[in-house]
Amino acid sequence: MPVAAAAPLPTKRRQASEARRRAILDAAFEIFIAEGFKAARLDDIAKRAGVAKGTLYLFSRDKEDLFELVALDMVAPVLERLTLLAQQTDLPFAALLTGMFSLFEREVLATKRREIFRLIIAEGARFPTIAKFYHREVISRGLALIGGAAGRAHARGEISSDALARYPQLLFGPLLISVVWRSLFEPYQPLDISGMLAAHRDMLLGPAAAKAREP
Amino acid sequence: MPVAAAAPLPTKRRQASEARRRAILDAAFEIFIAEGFKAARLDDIAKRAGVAKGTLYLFSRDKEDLFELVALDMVAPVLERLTLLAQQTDLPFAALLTGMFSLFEREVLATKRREIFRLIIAEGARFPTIAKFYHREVISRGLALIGGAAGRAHARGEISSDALARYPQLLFGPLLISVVWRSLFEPYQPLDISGMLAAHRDMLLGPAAAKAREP
DNA sequence: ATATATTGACTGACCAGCCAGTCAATAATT
DNA sequence: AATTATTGACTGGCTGGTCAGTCAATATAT
Repeated sequence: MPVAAAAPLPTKRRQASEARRRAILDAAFEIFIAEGFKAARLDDIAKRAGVAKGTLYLFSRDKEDLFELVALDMVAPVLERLTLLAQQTDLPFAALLTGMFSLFEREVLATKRREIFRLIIAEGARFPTIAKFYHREVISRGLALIGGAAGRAHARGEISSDALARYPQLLFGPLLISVVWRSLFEPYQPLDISGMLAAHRDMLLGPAAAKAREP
Repeated sequence: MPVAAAAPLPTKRRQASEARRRAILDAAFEIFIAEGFKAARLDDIAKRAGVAKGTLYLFSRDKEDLFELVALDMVAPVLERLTLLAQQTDLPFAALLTGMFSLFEREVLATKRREIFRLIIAEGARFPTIAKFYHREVISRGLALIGGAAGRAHARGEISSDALARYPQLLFGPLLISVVWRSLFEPYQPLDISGMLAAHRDMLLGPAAAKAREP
């Protein structure tokens, strides 16, 4: 009995097609980031992807559809990691924070992926589909993860306040700040983002925990 | 010698012109907010302002110039208030926070002005002029105000941590969050913004101050 | 040889900016 | 005070360029 008979083996064509798909998504991401939705030109995306304009229409219905594909494609890896983190329900709260911040710094802030949030904020109002998707798949998951963990940590006495359990959004403020700062204000006033995130972490954990950081 | 010969008194013409200027700026704000820079049509702006398209060019050099005028015009009143707050250097820190948050809730979050930040984030990367202006006139002032006050409060023992003095950006995270939430995610998950800001304030002041809130 | 994937010139809608013309408000003249 | 001349703010139809989307022709794989 063949192991994977259902899925047809990749032929030369399929492989080439998949490569083109990636090239197109990457190119589209770059151009959308640089120009915004309306100002982005499909000619430029095609050129950058090394493909004719018509080819774009083999992968997406129209410009809007392409935009959604890009926005959705780019969070996939982060989503995966976030899910893994969420499964570790009995992690000490301090460790969870550290893990999350470091995931953020490595996988979002240090990569071009950091621009996604800017893009969502910029275009989200005009793309309810995207806003809704991001809320459902990323935002609400992140909030639930933090809110739940903070609640448990508060019950165990790890943290003194229940503010984070009630308003998990408070945790994400500085993350948003750091993304925006990088893109807009860094040139005029540099910001030690790692330092800021560490300070934020200490503040969330409360004074006691902050002292414990350096034994 | 005539007292004010240099400045010609406002005639009917000048008054009408000033009224049109306001109408144009307001209309442009609405359209830019709703559509973004590139997608906004000057025809629509003119129509909404009750003015012919050509008239727009009496007040601005081109579309880009108009955008800058709008972005700059809309913060003016907030800037003024912020300056007033900054002059009260010996306010207790808790009072400063309360004042600032309430200014934010009343003058930004509750008005259409709240959309400015979204606009800046959306278009700022393509309008260095705007990003620079906002950094110089709003961001850096707000940060200096908070950073300085937090440093003094820490020295006086009002707050236990010096994190806010070092990273005043931490204060603005939740403000940014609240603006974005309103515009993008409110429909899918309501958020008690006042509650969140109060919790944030307590967290910044530390546990002792939080208890003192209700005597 | 057939089927499928890719191309890129072309079309038509769209829109920023232009500019020749209009007319109410003011100034000059009688 | 009444009449005429001048100004310049305002108008809106037009133009030239731009660009999303199409499709007949071509290239490539099976």
